[in-house]
Amino acid sequence: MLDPQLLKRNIDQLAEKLRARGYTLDTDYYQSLERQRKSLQSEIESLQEQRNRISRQIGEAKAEGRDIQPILDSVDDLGGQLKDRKTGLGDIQRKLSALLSEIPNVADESVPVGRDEQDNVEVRRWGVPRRFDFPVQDHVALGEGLNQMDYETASKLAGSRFVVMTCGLARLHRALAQFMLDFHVREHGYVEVNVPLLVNQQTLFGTGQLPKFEEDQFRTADSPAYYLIPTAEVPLTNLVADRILDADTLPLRFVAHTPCFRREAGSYGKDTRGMIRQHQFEKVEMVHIVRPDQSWLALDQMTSHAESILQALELPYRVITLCTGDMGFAAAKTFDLEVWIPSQNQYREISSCSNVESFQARRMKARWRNPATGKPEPVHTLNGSGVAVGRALVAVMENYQNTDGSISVPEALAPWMGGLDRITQAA
RNA sequence: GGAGAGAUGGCCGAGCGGCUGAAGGCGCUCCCCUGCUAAGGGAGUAUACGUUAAUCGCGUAUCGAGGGUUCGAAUCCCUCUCUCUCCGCCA
Repeated sequence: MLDPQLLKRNIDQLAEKLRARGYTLDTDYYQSLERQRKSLQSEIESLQEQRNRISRQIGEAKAEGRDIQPILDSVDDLGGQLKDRKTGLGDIQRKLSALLSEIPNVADESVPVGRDEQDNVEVRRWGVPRRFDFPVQDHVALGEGLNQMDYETASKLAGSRFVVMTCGLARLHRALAQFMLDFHVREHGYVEVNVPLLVNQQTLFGTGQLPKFEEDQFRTADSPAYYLIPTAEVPLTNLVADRILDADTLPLRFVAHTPCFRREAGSYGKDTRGMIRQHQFEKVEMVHIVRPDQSWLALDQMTSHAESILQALELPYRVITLCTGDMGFAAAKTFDLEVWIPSQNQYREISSCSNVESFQARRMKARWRNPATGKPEPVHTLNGSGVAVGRALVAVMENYQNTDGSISVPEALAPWMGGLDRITQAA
């Protein structure tokens, strides 16, 4: 949710900025709604003032034992009028909030203007992609060759975009997740959190997945419905919903390892092979809740925290800044980490770190008490993957593959591998 | 799944149709006293919106959510959600 002041004061400038994100703000519609809202609301308030005054008089008259009938007669049809106006106002407000809740965040000044992923800007690279002196296999071939990755059985159990892993690969997958989680807790001071994987509608509204991205979510048939979380960002960020935080409790840094569930509607043809894009995947997620003046610093820190995972795993990657057209709904600025995938001969997204500023905080009423003003103000929230576990597995498998189809285990994972340092068919 | 109890401000907790935005306490802020890692006295201390250049002030709303009764609802009625207790079931 944008700061309402932006809409009230500089709507044309705002519309201009939103256009860079591919969103067209209907300023005439908004302003006409806002005018109607204002006039109805002040009408209602003055009717209520009348009603309150008269009711107070009745109360006093009764207390003094006077006859209240003359006052009652003067009430007229206040109630009816009020009801009528309130119905009208309700309609307007529903339209207004429907409009407001679908407006994306405004991109930060530093975000490159662009249309799609073509216009993203590379910031830096780390590591040098390994040269293979044998034909590389992709993770699907490797996994199936090892007999530890089974897409056929998964599709029988569930459908497309699922996988069954066994033995060493299943263990490697688990080791990756535990390594990341422990690393962020130990090295970066995050608070480990275990969260609900099913959340309610309001929680998804708070982080911005609803109402606009309903079709991307898995939803149960219960009433009210539960939604499967598309990312732990949702429950982690909403930990502070409806709260007024003391200044000295900030910053908060949360990390969680959870499965994530996505319908992947609208990406039917994309990445249909393998583990890159699944309906269910695991991710270690970082969330920062910070004072507004700290959020840009926090974005750099969070990005470096994600990078440190790839560095520890010695996986080559690059950092890019998403352009205005490629950013998510809630983000003011996003750095993507892309890891080298040898079989595709390119870098692929493995983490996305965003400063959301006050956009989510406003939706979920997450505030802090600013000592300078003494007033509650929206906090800033950030989220980032630290990192996607499934894609990390893909990256490790492909980058650490050997000529015989076995996979060496990165040293950093040793503590979680129970002595297994090479995944082979026999494993 | 069955039976019962409850949901009030940063927290605890009264109120159960009318000057109640809400007693009292705790916490916090400021002042005084005291002169020392303590205690006492006084004042203040919700949020949103509107009005305003802004503050003060004024108006409106908010006592889990939504609806209803009434001139008037934190208080009465209905629906829902959540929490707690007991029973059942269960990882």
